[in-house]
Order: sequence, then C-alpha cells, then structure tokens
Amino acid sequence: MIKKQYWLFKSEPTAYSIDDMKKDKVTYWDGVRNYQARNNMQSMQKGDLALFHHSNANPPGIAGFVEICKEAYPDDTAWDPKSRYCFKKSSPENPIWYRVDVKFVAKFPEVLALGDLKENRKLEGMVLLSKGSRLSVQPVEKKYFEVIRKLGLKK
DNA sequence: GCCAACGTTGGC
DNA sequence: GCCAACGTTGGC
Repeated sequence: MIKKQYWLFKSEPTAYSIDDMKKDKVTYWDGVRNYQARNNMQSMQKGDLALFHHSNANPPGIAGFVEICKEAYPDDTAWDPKSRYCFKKSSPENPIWYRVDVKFVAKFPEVLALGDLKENRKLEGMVLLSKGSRLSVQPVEKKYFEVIRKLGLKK
C-alpha cells in the first residue's frame, strides 16, 4: 500500500470552476506549463486527493476537493499548434508536459476564503498561504488537508 | 488596475 | 553561469 499524498490545484473559476468539475465528474488537468507544477503532477498517484482552489476569484479560496484517477501521461495539447497551450519544444517523442485525470469528490457548501484560512492558526505554514505562492500545483501536508476538509464540510 | 513575487529568457 | 529585462500570477 502506497501512502496517499495530498495536493492542491489552482484554477480560475471563470476558466474552470468547482461547478464545472462537479458537472463533468471527471476531467483532465492539462495546460500546466511550469516545471515544478509538472514535477508535482508526476508524483501523483491514483487515489491521491487534491484541494480545488479558486484563484482570481471573489473571494479567492478553496472550493472543494478532487481525487486523482489517472496518473501523469503526456499532455498532447503541448504540441498542438491550435492549442493555446502550445509549446514549441514539446513533441510526441519528447512530451515535456504532462497531465493527470481528476475526479470530482466534494464541493464545499461555502468557499473557504483565503483571508479566513490565513487567520487559522492550524494552517500556519501551509504552502498556499505563504506570501507570493504562485505555484499552480502544490503539495499539501496531510494535517492541513484534514483541517480544511473538516472546515469545508462542516458548514 | 496595481504591484509584489516569482519564473523564464537571452545577452554577455 | 550571472543577472537584467521581461512576462505572468494572483491577492488586494
């Protein structure tokens, strides 16, 4: 049994929100063009859980969570010249970029606003809350994940 | 819309 | 391999 890991995805709700996720049930998380985020995706294992964060939203915050249902595989939008995510150095022989499939698990009744999370002392030290944290795919420690899951589902 | 923080690019 | 310039992210 491999130990379960926890993650966080950021998404702009105007582009793809938790409601889209809920409607689609399963989606592939593509378009990631940042090496650190990619490395995180390659570390994901089937069954891992990931928080779903709304960025550039009002308010920004965590809207629910999802489960990884397919591990990293090449993101073919990277060498599709028609894709807005096209990346010239990428090709089927040398994919560079990867994506994972995720499955909807839960939408929190209310978004957990970033401002409130920052004031929660149980979440001190969480990557998302550190200043200037722009990474779009982040690891989350289990203790933080559990605190957030409880906060989100309790309301 | 501003701007701080961070990543990437490219000249040297 | 340094680092300045530039682009992007994302909270506010």
